[in-house]
Amino acid sequence: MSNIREVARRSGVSVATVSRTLKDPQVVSPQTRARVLKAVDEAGYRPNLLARNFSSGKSFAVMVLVPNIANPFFSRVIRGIEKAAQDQGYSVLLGDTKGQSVNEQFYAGMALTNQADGLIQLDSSYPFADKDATLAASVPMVNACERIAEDDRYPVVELDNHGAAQAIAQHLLALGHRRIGVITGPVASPIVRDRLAGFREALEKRGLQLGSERVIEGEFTMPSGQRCAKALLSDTPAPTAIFCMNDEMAIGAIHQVKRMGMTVPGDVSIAGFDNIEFSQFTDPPLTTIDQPAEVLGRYAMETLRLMIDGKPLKSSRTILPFNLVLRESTGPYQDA
Amino acid sequence: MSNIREVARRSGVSVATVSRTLKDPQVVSPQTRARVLKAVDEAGYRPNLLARNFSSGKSFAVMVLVPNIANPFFSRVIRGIEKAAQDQGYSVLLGDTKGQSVNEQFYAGMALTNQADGLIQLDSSYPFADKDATLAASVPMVNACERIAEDDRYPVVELDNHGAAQAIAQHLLALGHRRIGVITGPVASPIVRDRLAGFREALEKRGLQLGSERVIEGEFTMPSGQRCAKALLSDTPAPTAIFCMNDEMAIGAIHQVKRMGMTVPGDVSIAGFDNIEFSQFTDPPLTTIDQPAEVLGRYAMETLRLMIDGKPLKSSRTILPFNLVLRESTGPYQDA
DNA sequence: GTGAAAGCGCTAACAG
DNA sequence: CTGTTAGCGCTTTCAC
Repeated sequence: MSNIREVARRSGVSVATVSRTLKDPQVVSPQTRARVLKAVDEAGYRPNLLARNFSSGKSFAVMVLVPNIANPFFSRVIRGIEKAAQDQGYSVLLGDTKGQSVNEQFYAGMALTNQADGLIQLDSSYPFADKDATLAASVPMVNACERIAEDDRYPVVELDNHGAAQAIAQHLLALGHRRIGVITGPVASPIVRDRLAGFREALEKRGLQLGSERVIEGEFTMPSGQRCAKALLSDTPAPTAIFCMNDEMAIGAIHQVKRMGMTVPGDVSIAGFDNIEFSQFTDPPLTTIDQPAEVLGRYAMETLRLMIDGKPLKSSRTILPFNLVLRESTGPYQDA
Repeated sequence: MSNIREVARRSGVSVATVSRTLKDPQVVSPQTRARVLKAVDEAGYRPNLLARNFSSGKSFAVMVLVPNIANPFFSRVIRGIEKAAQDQGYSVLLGDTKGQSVNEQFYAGMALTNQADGLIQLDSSYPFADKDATLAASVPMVNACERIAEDDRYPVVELDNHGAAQAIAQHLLALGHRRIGVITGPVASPIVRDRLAGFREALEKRGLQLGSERVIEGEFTMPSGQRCAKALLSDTPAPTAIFCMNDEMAIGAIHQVKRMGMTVPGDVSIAGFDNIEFSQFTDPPLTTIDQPAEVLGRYAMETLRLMIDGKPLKSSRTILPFNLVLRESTGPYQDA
C-alpha cells in the first residue's frame, strides 16, 4: 500500500504539496500538479481515508438505525438516505435493530466512539443507553418517519400522518362504511397515535365514535395483521372496513378475510399504509397511502448533515405530504 | 471529547497503561486497573475508534454490495451478514448498487481507500473498475448468493441452485405437467444458468425438451414476472406450469394469470424461488424454494473475516442445501 | 508492571 | 507556490 510519502518521493516534492494537489489542485503550479498526478498514477496511490478521517476528527459516516430492514418501506427510505449520503461524501452504516434496545444501544454507541458522525433513527425510541445520555447529547441525530416519544430535542422528518389517516377515513366513510375497524402499530409509537387521532377525528366529524373494541394493536407484520383481522371480524356485528396502519398488516388482513370465506372488498374493505411495491400485486390491489419514502430519507440525511456541520436548521420539523392511492381493496358498503 | 491523555493525567499513569488497561486488563496491576477505570468513568472517556483503527491500519468495516435492497431476500442475507459482523467486531457499510456498475465501482472503491477491509458482493459482476484491477487484487472479497461470471479467484457461498431447480421440475412433473415455462433472471448471472441447467436436466431425464419458446428472461421484479407470464401464456398451446426464478416474479405471474381470467393452480401452476415472507400471503400461497438466507450471509461474513485475517479457507466454495416448500400455487395438471 | 517515545498517513499552520 | 513541522489519538516496541 503506497502512501503519500512515496508519491512525494517519486515526484520530488513534499508531502504537503501532494496533499494539496489532491484536495485543492489549483493552488499548485501546473507543472508540479502534472508531476504529482503522474507519480500518483505510477505508484497506484490511493489516499488512506482512514488517516484522512482520523486527522480531521470525523468518520464521514452516518449510522442508520432501522427497526426492520426486511420492511420494504424502510428499504426505500434507506435508498434515499444512501443516495443523499453519497452526494455529500458520506457513507452509510447499517444498524438493523429489530426494535430491540440492546441493538439500538450497540449501534448508537458507535457514534460515541467516533465511528459515525451522526445518527438517523427510524424508530420511536431514544436509542442511547441511559448511562450514555450526557455524552450522547452532543451527537447529531435526526428522527425520520417516526418521532422519539416525549423528546423534542431532535429534528424530525415525517409524513403528515394525521392528515393521511383522515383521508383514509373520509374515503371509507364516503363509500358508506360506518362500522370501521383499525389495526394499529405499536401504540408506543407517536405516529401510530397521530394516525389514530386523525382517523378518529374524521369519524367524529361525521358523528361516529371509534369504539375501543374496533381498535386493535398489531406489530406492523403480516402475521399480526392476520391475527388482528381475525379478532376484529369475530365481533358481531363485524366491521365492514378495516384500516391497517401499514401494508404488511393489510396483506395479512386480506389473507384472513379470504380464509374466513369472505371477499375483499365485497364483505370487507381493507386499506393499508405505505404503498410498498407489493401492494400493487395483492388480490385485490391495495388502497393505501403513498409515502414519499426516498424523499423522507434524503431530507433526513440532509438535515443530519446540517447538524454535523453545525449549521442552523430551517425547521426542526419537516412534514411531507401523503398521497391517497385508490385501488380495489376498498369498495362501497354492502348491506349484509 | 476527552482522550486517552486526559485519562492518563487523571489517574496518574501513562497513556500506555491506559491503553493496556482497556484492551488487555489482566496485564496491569489490580490497583492501577481500578484507578484507570475510575478515571475513565469520571472523564466519560470513550476510545476514539477512528484513531484505533487508523493506528491498526484497519477499518473493521465491511462493504456489502447489494443489487437491490428492496428485495426481501437480500434483506435477510444482510441480516445474517450484520449479525456475524457484530459478533466479530465489524460494522457493515451498505452499498445499494441497483445493479449498476457505476455504483459498484464507487462502493467497491471504498475498500481501496481503507474505508472497508473487505467486500461482500451479492451480484454476479466484478465490482471494481478495470483500471483498479491490480490494486483490487489484494482486497478480500467473497461472493454470496451469486458468482462472479468467469472469475474463480473469489470464494463463493451459494445455494445448491442446480439441485433446487431440479426439485422444482420434478415436483411439477410429478403433478403431471408437461408443458412447462420458465421465467429466468438475467441470463448473465451464473446462478440463473445453474437453475436453468438443473431444470432442463430434470425434464430431459423424463424425455422432455425445454424449448426456447418456453424460456423467457425476466429481471427479478414483479412487473417483469407479469410481463413474461403474459408472453408465455399467449403461446398456443400455453404452458400449464411456470417456474419463476424468484418469488417477486412469481407474484407478478400469479397476478397476470388472474388478469387473463384463469386460476392458479387450476389453469396454471406457478412456482417461485427464495421463500420471501410475502410468498406465504399470496393467493394462493406460493410453492417455492426456501433459501437459508441468514446462514448464507453469516457464512459469507465468516469467510470474509478469514480472508481479512489472512487465514486459510477450508473451502473456496460453500454450497448450502435448499428446501422445497410446497404450498397451493402448484397443483395437478388438468386436462383442458 | 509501567513509562517513554516512535509512528500509523494525512492535514494544516507557518515560513519562506 | 512550496517545504517544514507539529500534531490528530492510539498502539506498540523497547527499556527499566
